[in-house]
Amino acid sequence: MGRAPCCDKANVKKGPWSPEEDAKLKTYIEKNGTGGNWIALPQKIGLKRCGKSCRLRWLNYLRPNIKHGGFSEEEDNIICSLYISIGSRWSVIATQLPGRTDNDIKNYWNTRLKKKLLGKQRKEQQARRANYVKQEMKREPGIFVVPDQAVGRNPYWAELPAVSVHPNQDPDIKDQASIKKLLIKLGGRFGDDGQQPGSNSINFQYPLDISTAQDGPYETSMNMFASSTSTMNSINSTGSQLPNTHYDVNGSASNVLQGYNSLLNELVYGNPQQLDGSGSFYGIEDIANGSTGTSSAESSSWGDINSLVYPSIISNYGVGQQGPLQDSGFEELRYLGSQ
DNA sequence: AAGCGGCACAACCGCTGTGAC
DNA sequence: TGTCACAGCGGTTGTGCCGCT
Repeated sequence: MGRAPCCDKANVKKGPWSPEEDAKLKTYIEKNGTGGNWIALPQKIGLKRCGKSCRLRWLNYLRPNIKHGGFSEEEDNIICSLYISIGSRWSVIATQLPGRTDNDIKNYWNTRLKKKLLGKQRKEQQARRANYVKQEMKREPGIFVVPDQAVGRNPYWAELPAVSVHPNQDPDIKDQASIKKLLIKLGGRFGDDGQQPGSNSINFQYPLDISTAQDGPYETSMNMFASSTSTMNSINSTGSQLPNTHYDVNGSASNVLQGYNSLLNELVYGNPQQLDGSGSFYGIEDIANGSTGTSSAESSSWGDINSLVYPSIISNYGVGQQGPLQDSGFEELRYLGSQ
């Protein structure tokens, strides 16, 4: 037997709220509060609405100090950074934007921000592609073959302001401090206190590059990338699940992975759907592995994220610097990859 | 002026988490 | 420990507006 419905569907009104309904709800809550029971509230005040609907209306619209529209550049940056760091946890993101609701942010992301980033990314693909070819031709004249995907699909997130991919790079987002605080707070979830020995899960600590902070054992972004890809590998070794699924290897890590992967899907591939492991990464993988062979079944899904991450990170480090492959996270990646 | 498509936003739906019993 | 009820969350859908043809 399923759960009883929260309200009598036949006797509740749906659709847009009238000013009268708004006034009733607002007046009552301002006077009496919600009473901790949204289900009973509409009956108390004579509204033919579902309790959930009342709650949503209050939280998203009637509640005091709600801002609508007019997102600033700074807010854009915060949303992008947090989305990349923690995924589509809109309620968490909303806590960092006073006056904004999760619903608002979600809508804003889906309708504008995502497209804004996509537009910018496409422009930059062209420039990056040309530059990449030039550099590679200079390095190894005559033998370099450019896979389209590897060059043209360099992920945009590498350039988002708050998500520094270089450990020493100064984040230039104004609200970095508050994001840091939030993520430290979330660290209780990101930190894997209950991790079982021998588990494949990765100790996923603080997603943003906040390695300069004094009060915690922060991982660098490099480690973050490595950790996420490692986790992917470990997941991949046991199944063919795709991103946006809750892997219970390390619940918090899956949230982060979700952020990366959905963004990678959407920004890098222009594909808001889940990854189709077959073919999508062909070429990227090759350039990262130094291989020209065809993709094997086992390397066609999760493992390929590695390849995706490498080029852009490396490009951010620049030639001649100590590359990310020296990083312990990547050592771990190699280890897991060899399992 | 009408039809159409795209966009933005509000609201709904269904699932999960959590606390009480 | 299992069940139930509710709150909360994120994904999706519905709807009205606006610009273009």
